[in-house]
Amino acid sequence: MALRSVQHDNVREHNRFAVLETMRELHSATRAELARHTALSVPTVTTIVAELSALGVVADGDPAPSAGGRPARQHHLVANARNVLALDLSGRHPRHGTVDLLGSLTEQREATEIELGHGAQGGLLGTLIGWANTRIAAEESAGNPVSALAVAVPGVVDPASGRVRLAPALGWSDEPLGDLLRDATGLPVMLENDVNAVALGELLHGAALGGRNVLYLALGSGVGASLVINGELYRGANGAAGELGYSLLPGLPEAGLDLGDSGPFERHLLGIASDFLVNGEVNLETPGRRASFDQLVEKLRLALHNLACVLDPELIIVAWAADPAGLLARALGQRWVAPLPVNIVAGSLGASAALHGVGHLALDRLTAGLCGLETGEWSGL
Amino acid sequence: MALRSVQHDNVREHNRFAVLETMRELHSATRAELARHTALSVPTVTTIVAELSALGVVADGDPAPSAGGRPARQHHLVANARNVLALDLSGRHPRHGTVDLLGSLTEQREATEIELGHGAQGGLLGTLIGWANTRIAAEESAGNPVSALAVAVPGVVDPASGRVRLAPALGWSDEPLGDLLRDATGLPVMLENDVNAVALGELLHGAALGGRNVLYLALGSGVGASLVINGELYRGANGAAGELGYSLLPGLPEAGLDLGDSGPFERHLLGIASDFLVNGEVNLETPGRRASFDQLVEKLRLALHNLACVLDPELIIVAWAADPAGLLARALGQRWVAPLPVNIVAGSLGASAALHGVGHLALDRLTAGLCGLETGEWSGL
DNA sequence: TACTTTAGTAAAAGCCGTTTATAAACACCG
DNA sequence: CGGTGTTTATAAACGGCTTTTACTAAAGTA
Repeated sequence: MALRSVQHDNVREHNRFAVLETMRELHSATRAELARHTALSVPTVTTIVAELSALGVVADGDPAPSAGGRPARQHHLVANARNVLALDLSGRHPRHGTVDLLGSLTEQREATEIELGHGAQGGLLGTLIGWANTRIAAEESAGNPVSALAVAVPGVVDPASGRVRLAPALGWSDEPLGDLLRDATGLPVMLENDVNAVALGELLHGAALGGRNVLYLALGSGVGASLVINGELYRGANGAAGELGYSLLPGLPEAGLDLGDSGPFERHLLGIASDFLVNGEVNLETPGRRASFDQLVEKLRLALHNLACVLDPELIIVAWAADPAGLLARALGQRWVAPLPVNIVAGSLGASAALHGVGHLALDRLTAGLCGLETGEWSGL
Repeated sequence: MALRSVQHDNVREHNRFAVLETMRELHSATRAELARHTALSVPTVTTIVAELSALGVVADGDPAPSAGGRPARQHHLVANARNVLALDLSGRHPRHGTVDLLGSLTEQREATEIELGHGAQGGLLGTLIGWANTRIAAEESAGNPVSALAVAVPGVVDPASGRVRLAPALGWSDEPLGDLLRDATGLPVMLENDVNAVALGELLHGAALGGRNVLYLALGSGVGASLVINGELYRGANGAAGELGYSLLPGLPEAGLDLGDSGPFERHLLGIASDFLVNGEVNLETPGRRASFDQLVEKLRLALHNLACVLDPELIIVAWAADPAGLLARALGQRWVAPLPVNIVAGSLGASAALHGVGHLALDRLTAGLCGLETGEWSGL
């Protein structure tokens, strides 16, 4: 395997990226500050800032207050110079939003039936493409150029190839969604599994802010997990990491172990949960419901305990839309017995987490590309 | 967090490292070949090879056969120009070996009582230091300069600080073993957990050769696991990843969940295994023993299944010295039911695996240091 | 022996980042 | 209000690294 060497181009690109990332951190910075943070010299920062300004990505702000001498010019990223259109196909209605250069999510809402144009020819894929193009046009006319697409898909996804391996909820199997969208929109496309996207959202803006090793548990219409390892999403050898729903327990029937089925553990848990879900929300107002809740806690406690022993995460996030109060996370935390301390918290982001996460994934590649670090023509690769 | 920028020093160091790694891959290479593999130009490779030669790390070999023109000089690493003394404290008797620049393990055997000088003052630590110095002197006088120490420790280790957090088998808790050895020998020291070291050994030279996502299960006097994630050892938030022995099963007593105890699952498994271990080897010659073996397989199958669902490894290695025939791995493979394919194999390296693994860990830092990439004065950091 | 091919080397050129010097813009102080 | 000191900004010189180019060396081939 050819080991990557460093040529001169790479140096500039790398340093451009360092400056850009630092600006994203500091929001607004003088060149002296950028130089300090990147360990570059001021003249170098000057030329890099000039390059980024030429791209329209950076602009000058108000002069900084003088610190006893000539006041410094401040520079900041132009938030909407580039945007990512993020789509989330996991809910009953698809959602969309835009992530700007600063990583903040603006304008996120569900698609209306009209926008989707249900019943149009082309099936779901055709609908999706039409919707995406509509949204792109809308953003552009609002002055927000869209430079990339990001899609959270409920299923097994291979982000490298841009293929959806299996998404039963959408009726897809081995669909080259990334290439289709790229060809239809002319934009690079990033795909990611929806649970992974939510976990990433929590990592970047939510409960797991800045975490290095996080186990994210998602309850909802299914049971899934995501792993953040060394600060990065872990996808597994087959891109199917986190399929907690296929776990087995002694005595549990070992049926439904094919991808696409809902797994045995998932069915088991959802069955228990159905005892105390009233109108889609956790309701513990009767002793019977409370007993079922305790049973669910106990099953999850064991499963998470066993995972935590092997994974040694610093944080476990439990996200369940039906449990906005975070009862489950609290109950798990109270009963936790383990050789090592683990923080257990409820998910903090609502329906926008997936958009956040997948949008960021695309944004990272977008900014890398801006700096000249070649990222391939993604979806695929 | 200051993003690392690239200055010019880094370029040369990085490229030196690229050339060195390429030479380790190719064993013997012309400068043209090195240039191709590293994407550097021939003149650059020339100067780098000259630098490495000056360090004594690289030497000229036989000229390559002519390919129609002037024959090229070949260059190769001088295997014993630098060596790592690897120590393995996990067995009843400590073992040692040396890993040379090419990564091959030479001369590995157990320490004799005489070498250890049991009964000498200073306890285990003093014995260890004396032994290490004896071995270093022996290697040096044999013409193998020792440039670093690597120690596989049965316990929880923090390689970054060089401290042994907890090693019940050796009676240590929070022992600054790395610093002690470094001060006593004047050499940089690398520590690693023994199971991690074995897993790494399998990854580099054994069953997991080149694996990216591997789950390594070690049975022996205890039950432990190691994870290789994205081609690298994963240590967890507290450096305690892989503590499979603390797993819980429904009905299993939840005692012994403190670090230092042998965990509930570990005790459970070892209890079952004791039914069919004869003279420390798996023996299935009676129906009763076979039934116990099946029971063990079943317990492990569920535990590994649940881990595999979440981790999605490509390979699971089952290593058990008492089972040289690999019966356990085969039985697990036969009964495996899972949504995704996993390869289950027996460990292929014997007692030398830990030396291999931990030696390589030190070797990697050693070569990086040779190239000028500052690695800190390890143990710690 | 003459020609071709591949390897090695030396010099020139190009890129980058840093250092140094100088100019510009402001605060503070008398 | 003008001088002094401080900080920023810019331009020029410098040094490190790699590549390109040209040339020489050493083999094979006809």
